[in-house]
Amino acid sequence: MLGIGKLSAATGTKVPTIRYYEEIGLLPEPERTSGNQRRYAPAQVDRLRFIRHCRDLGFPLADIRALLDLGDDPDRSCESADTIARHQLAEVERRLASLASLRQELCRMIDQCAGGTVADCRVIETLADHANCISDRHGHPDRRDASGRPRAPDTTGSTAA
Amino acid sequence: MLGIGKLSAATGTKVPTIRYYEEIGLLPEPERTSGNQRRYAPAQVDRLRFIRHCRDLGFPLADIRALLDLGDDPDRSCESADTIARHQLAEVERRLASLASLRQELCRMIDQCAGGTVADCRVIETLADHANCISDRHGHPDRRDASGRPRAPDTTGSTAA
DNA sequence: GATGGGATCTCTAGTAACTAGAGCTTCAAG
DNA sequence: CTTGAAGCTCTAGTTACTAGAGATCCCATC
Repeated sequence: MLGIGKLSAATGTKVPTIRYYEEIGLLPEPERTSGNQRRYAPAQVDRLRFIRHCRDLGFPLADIRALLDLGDDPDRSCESADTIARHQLAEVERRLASLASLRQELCRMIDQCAGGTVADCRVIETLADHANCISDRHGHPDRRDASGRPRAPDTTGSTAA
Repeated sequence: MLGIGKLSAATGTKVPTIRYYEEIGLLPEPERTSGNQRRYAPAQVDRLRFIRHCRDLGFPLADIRALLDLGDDPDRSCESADTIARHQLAEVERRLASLASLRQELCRMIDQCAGGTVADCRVIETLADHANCISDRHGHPDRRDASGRPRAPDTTGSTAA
């Protein structure tokens, strides 16, 4: 039986995130101490690790939920799990292709920047004119928002390129 | 002078998105008809195209705002624009590398799925055990949330792999 | 000039997956 | 027994939009 802090440390999940997962029903409500603090059984460590690993792989929580449901019933066919994984793979490949084209365009833009004033800057100019694009639509990497890509530690602090 | 619907059609931007951009100050408040409807000058088409193109390239709105500010002052050095573009490129490359590793792991998982029951399913098992990972952390593609990847049309409808 | 229906208006709320902070209580080490 | 770290709940904010309700407007046709 471990407290939320230990669970957090054991899985690399932030404490508020654990509570959030509980709130949305991904983690079961744990036992509580007489003082109302959460105490987790070791099995919850595995469950949370599973969730985090899936998140690292880019699975949305809805899919993880489906996977967890599957896991609760070991005699079922694993067809669904396979399907989910294949979808995720397709998604990843789509994003890879899209990013590759973005990379090309960004490189081209940067290469052409002579470093003068904004008036002659190729970066600005290129961005201003979609007609110059290599691909006309950049492939629309994904449509699921606010996620879809592996979540991250938030320690970077960068404004993000 | 065109209405919001025409601007929408001319730029491939949804109408509510245009209003949203106005709300957050990316687009200036346009003139209005006596009946309170927005009428846009042709210059706004270009500005909105610029914004959309940047979004397609994965730039967050904050960066686009910076770029637009630069563009408003053509005599300034384009150093900042260059820096922003380089950051964005670095970001894209980081995500590319990360996705490549995800792809590998997903492929491996799927290849090993023999199609039996969940109990023997390699997909479930692999997901359950982070220790089997190829990379231990999958590279943490990015930390800026709820965006950071090119937005998309939302027409896919897929639950997203 | 009337009319009708598509386009627009504002406003609120919802999405995904968290994160941050306030203000208070509990636990455990010394 | 004290004290400070860790935990509690609750609200609100983040990003970039999207959806819907209910009212109004514009313009093309008759």
